[in-house]
Amino acid sequence: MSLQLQVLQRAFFNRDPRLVGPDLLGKILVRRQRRKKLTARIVEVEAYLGADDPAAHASIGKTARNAVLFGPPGHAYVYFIYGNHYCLNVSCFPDGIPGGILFRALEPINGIEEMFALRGIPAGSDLRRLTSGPGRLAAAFGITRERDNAKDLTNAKSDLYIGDDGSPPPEVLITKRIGIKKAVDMPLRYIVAGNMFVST
DNA sequence: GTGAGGATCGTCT
DNA sequence: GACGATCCTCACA
Repeated sequence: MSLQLQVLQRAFFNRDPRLVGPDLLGKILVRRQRRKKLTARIVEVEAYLGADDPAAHASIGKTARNAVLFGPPGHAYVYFIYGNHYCLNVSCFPDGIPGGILFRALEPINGIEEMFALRGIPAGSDLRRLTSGPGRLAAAFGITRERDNAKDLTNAKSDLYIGDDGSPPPEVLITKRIGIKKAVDMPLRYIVAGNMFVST
């Protein structure tokens, strides 16, 4: 059994996102949703930097929207996009230096029925579409800006945090990022090799 | 299976 | 007033 989760500490995120990204693969995202516990393994992420990364929200400087990216590491940056979807990031780098990791895909472990309900799709639908994609996984975990933005993800007492179940580090592939118009060639996407829940 | 187009709104110019 | 770190549906092949 792999139930003993070690919560990732702030030092884990107090680094360059290009180092945090690959290390996050295989870790577990945990959500306490009422009495249920939703868990899923992280299988795809992207790194976003600061002024030298035109695709990053932080590249335009600090605003009310992206302030979390400039704050201390290990906090949730949740933004609303295309009038429809929330996306979850975790801040990296020391306080004052902008950067973060976008969660792009998860492999569901526990609370799958609850995730289908939160997505508003019938239980038993294609599992691969439950949490593969930043908007999808945010919906499956009930993540909103109002509820979760700026939340500390290194606190095990929180209703949203990231843990390590001690499983061996997966084989990591690095590719270009997806769905962006600027800096499209920067190799900052990290995926678990061969995992079927990685987004396309 | 692949590609085009619409939904929808907070954020910044 | 334009656009976006997306997703879904519907043609068409």
